[in-house]
Amino acid sequence: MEMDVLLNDSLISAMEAKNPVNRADKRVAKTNKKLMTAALQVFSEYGVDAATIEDITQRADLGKGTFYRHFKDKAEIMACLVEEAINKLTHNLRNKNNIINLEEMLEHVINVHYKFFQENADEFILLFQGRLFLKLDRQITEQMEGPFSRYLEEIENLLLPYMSEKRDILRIRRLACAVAGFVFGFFSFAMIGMESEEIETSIKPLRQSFVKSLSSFLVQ
Amino acid sequence: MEMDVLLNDSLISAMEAKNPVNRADKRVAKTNKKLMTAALQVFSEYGVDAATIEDITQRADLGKGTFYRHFKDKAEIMACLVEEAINKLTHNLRNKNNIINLEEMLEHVINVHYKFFQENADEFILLFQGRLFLKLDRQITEQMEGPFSRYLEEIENLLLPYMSEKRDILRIRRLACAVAGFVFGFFSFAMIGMESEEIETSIKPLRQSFVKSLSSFLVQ
DNA sequence: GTCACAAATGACTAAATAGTCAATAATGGA
DNA sequence: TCCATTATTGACTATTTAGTCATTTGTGAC
Repeated sequence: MEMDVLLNDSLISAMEAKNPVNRADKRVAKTNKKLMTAALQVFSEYGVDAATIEDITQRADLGKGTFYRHFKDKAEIMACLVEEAINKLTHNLRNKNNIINLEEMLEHVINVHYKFFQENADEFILLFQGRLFLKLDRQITEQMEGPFSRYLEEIENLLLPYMSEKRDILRIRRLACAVAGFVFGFFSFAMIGMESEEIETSIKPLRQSFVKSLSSFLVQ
Repeated sequence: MEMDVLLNDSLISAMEAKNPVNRADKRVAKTNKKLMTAALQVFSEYGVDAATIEDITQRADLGKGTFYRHFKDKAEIMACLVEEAINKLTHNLRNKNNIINLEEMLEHVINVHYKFFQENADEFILLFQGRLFLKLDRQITEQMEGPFSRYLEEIENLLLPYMSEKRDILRIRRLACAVAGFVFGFFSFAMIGMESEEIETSIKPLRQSFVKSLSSFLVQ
């Protein structure tokens, strides 16, 4: 007999155990999804700090109390959203084929980021805010560092097979930082300086030269 | 006879007119400086949204009412801080010599950013937050767009003399976005993935290859 | 030293927001 | 259909924070 456990937790348990979902479970899952979707929008529009719980529940067309049945507080739903976004990204990163060398892999990595953020601007803004949160708010460091570390490791693992014999982990980490930094930074600034079509045309040659310089840096 | 004008405004007027500063003026300037310094720290530590006016005045060891004598609200002091940081950056960008070609200018631009943010981590975080603010909060768009547009134009003007005969403004803007994005993004992600010494050693070769690819992209 | 004026103060009010909980609605087994 | 269980609700209280203003403090002209 469990009492007062967050619905979000039991939802995850149900998923993991692959329990057959009845109508009640579906209702919980639907409410959970509504809150997540609303929170993503609201965080992206107002900023995580500025957004209130009522902003989220009103956007989700739910009562305020419902939020607290699913999530402990704002930081928890933020952590869930970051987790989800990172999972999508890493899933796309793994979905690759016909990659024969480092340059192609680098292009793949950059392309995945480009397409993902092109189609999911909210997630882009969310992750960027999350990155900063890491430095800003020590309280949620533990919750945030996990997904982001996994993210960097994912990139590292993709690049490792194409490296020279002596596998310098430090060098790969630098590369992962540079790739992620390039994509995030480029998009961030492109948003103020460029129109949407311009980004499309300018990312291609820039990506190519960036890939070339990175791979040459890697081979020494 | 002026009444109820913000001290910050009259302070600027005094500066512009090069009025001789008496002890009273010095007190006002000192208080203003204390507030700015405190706000920069607090914004960087807690984030702009999360920081309260009392966080700032307590850090500055001043009464709460004093803040409102100097600034209208949080957005105004934020705008002042962004203005100041951008001014420092553009000043450093202009302070150059013996630059003979595009590659050297690109290295100069990246180096200036690197050194500035190395020594002013608070400003780095502030500007990054400011960049996001632009997308997040439509209300202060006017206040923010000014300094950031000036910043991009500054980079453009530095690069223009070294471009090929047909001066494609669109191409330079892309370049400016890429440079700024690279530096901001690289630093942002380096902060999670690397130790401080690692950044020092890794920025050099990466900067070189980045410069090479950018200049080749520019020449076509 | 006295006085007029401006700056600084922090207790105060008003407003916004977090978080609670008794009441209500939906679900599924008997 | 009825009932036990659990999710949802939104009015409510507690807390936090913005912004005000009468009072105190510092400054400089006389």
